[in-house]
Amino acid sequence: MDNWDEIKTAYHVARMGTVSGAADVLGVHHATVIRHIDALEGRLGVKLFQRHARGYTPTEAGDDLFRVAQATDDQFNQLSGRIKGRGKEVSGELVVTSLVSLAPRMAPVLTAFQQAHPEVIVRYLTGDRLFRLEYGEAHVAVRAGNAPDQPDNVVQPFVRASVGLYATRDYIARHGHPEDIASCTGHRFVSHDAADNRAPFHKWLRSQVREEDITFRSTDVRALEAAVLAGAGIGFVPVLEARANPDLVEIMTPRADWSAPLWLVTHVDLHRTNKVQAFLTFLKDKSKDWQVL
Amino acid sequence: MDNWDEIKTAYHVARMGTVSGAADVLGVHHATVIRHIDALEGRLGVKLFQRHARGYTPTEAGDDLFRVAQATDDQFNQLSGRIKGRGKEVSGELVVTSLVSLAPRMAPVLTAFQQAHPEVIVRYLTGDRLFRLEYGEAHVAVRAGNAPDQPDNVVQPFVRASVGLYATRDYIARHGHPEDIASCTGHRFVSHDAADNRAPFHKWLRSQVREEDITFRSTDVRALEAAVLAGAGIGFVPVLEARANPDLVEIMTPRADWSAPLWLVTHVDLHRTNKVQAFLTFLKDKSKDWQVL
DNA sequence: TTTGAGCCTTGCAAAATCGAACGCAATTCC
DNA sequence: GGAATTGCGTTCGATTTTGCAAGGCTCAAA
Repeated sequence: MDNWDEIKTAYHVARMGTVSGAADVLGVHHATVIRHIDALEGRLGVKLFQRHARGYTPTEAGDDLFRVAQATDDQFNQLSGRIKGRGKEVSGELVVTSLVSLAPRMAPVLTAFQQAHPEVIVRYLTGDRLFRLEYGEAHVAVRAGNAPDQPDNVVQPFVRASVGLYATRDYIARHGHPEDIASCTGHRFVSHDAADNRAPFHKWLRSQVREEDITFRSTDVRALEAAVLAGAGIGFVPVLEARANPDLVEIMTPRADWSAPLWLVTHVDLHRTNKVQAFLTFLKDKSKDWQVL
Repeated sequence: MDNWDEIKTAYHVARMGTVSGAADVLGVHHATVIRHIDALEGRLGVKLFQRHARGYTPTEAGDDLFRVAQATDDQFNQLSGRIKGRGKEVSGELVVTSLVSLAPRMAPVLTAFQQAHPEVIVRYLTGDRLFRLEYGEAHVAVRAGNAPDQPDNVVQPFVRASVGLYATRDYIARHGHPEDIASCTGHRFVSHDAADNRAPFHKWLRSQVREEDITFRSTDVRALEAAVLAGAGIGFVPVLEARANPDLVEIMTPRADWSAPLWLVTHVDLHRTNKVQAFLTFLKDKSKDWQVL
């Protein structure tokens, strides 16, 4: 039973009752139809039709095949409708991935998007490892740093992620407010544990501050932020979040080279679908005021 | 969605995860698999798989197709099993047709056959019109007269249907017992209404008896038999039935040329199936003592 | 970083399939 | 009763599909 097209041919013969009728419906020559039937019967070892001058009458086996094939035809038609409609409607899963640090800003947008499109199930993936668009792990990714240049990815610039150097009022009260970065020796800094972290503000800090002044280190951005908020020292916090927190004091004016560009990335296969386009439009609209610098 | 083989190909790609794996399973070349997928996606206008170096990952549409195609594959496999097994087992319908006059003898045989094969549903068709094997109207036909020579029919000789001339004792008491057919003038005869009836005993009677002596006529064999039994006159009754009825008196010794040969006829497409063969064997066995002359 | 294995793509030749035409049988309509 | 219609079956030439093999790619392990 390893030629589905022959089953389809037999189905139409059973439905029409004649080879010619089936050939017309199928858009092929009636010789082709006969060959398909003969091949199928030969392989099954059972006659599917009784041939007579008025056409083909299904045997019991032919009737059985007819019923199964009719159900199959229905299924395939429904499938076709679903698949063709899938590109047009905004439904199903929407898988978005980004850096963990963007979660506070992404989560409200995703929530609003889900409410705007109740058919959509949102999956927001953040984690240490990079979720890959090529493997279908995500539909949309927010990436930082240099523009990704994967060949199958559609990349467009997003906002710049601006960070500033902050400390709590409590910390300032205990250690004073440094005038500039050069006079920071002896201050306590909060920063990422990995020396090879490629974030531009991290590299800048490493170049300006003594190794031993970085007294709180973690590999988790959220832990670092929490540490700054707890008064552990001076550290980088996204400008937007810092401004919302009156307890934080800006140590120095944010530099342009601290900020890293963010990119919206989609897989080329999915980029044109309405679902992805709808989300990209939505996200760009909601993120208008994210741009700080 | 008009190429079921491409759906089957896509199904195996989704199942295996790689084009090569699917190609192996399908017994075709990698390139063929790729071409099928590309054609299917092109026609649907939607990507079914995301291609990457490690294989093909189904998109949502591909997943949907996979589920539908898997169900289809199951259905087809079950169908194949049923169809291939159908030739071997004795089940389903068994449609038999014969002349009405054979019903008294066929009915018990069919009943016994059904009891021997409880899976079988027996349909016994008798009627004025001939049920045609070519159109799949019956599996087995019992035909009388000259050997049928339809090209697609398998014909084998059956018993001879022997009839005799009988009248009731009551009729004999009233009209006397004619010595031979020549001295029957004035007697009352029961026979078929159609002058062109081709039954040999009917033609013989027409050639021996005056038209006006045939006083009871009908187009229905059962009516004629009932008329003879009711004492309407002298008429032909199957020997077997007449012998079972002590009220009937044989008018003259049955002639050999009254009897017509019966034929067992099956369509060539069905003749080899176990069901038909089982019934033919059964019928021949049960009809051993039908042969009278 | 390099190597190796697996996988997809592409151009060309072979094979299988398909389509057109003709022949034949049965039925229907006039 | 005869012509027209409908429909199946077969053969030969053309088209499509398929297989093959080389080339290039990505990923992962060493």
